[in-house]
Amino acid sequence: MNDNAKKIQDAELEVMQALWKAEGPVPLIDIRRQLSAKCGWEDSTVKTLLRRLCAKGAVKLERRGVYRAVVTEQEYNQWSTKNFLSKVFEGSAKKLVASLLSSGELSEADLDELFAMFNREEHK
Amino acid sequence: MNDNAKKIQDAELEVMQALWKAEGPVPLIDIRRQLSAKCGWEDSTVKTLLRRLCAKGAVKLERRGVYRAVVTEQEYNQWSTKNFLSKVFEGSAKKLVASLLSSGELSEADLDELFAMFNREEHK
DNA sequence: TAAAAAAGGCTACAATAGTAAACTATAGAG
DNA sequence: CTCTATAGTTTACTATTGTAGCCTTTTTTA
Repeated sequence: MNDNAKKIQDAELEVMQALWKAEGPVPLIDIRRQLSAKCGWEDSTVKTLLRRLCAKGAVKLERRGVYRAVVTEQEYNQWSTKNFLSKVFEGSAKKLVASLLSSGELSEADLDELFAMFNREEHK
Repeated sequence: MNDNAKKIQDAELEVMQALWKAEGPVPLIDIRRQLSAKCGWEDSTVKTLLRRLCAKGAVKLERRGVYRAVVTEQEYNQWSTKNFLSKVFEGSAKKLVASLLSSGELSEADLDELFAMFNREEHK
């Protein structure tokens, strides 16, 4: 999967997130229901988005009426984070986190937890 | 300044960043030089972007040939971070940071520093 | 003061994105 | 075997974005 598969637009991202929620392939009808409820989208809107996602290789038609995400959530999240960082914080994750702290978006408790988590990972 | 002023596109962001680099108002000619060098943009491209930024209230014409950022860098960074978080990490800064840690984008050293920084802020 | 440089304003144009209708094919229900 | 729901395909339309040209006005400078 090339980088292009990750240039996912906002509306397309909703579709991806619907696919990621289930672990396996997802029937179109479920995607339609979900997005109709969540975004108020018409059937055809969802189908257009799926087509575009297939075209860019982010999604695959598993079999008639059933779609599967090719790009994983983690892959996408990491890629888009990197992208965001390079645009807004000179590519520096540290600057981002400093900003989160100073804006109060991230609390001391969060930081503690993350610290603990990190240490657990390290020594496992 | 309304929220709309912060819906700044990628190309426009380059202009904002040029404005933010100087603390005060910036002569157009400097912006043009900078962006011609950095992005290879024509004069008219820069002028179009400035016009659009003025239209959305993110920039103001200080006086003929001199522009000033209305939206501050910090404001924009925090707003766009929030925006990004809500799209990608369910609005959770903690999830973002956990992802940064697990992808290695953020190191233990970074975390230590941030921790120290935070504590300094707290007790100051 | 005439020419050149810079600024401002208007127009343009292709690509992308959001949103969807309409038509066609197909498979499952009765 | 025929309807009908669901899926797939094609086409469309508007707004936005990236990128820029051109014309007019103003300022600077030789």
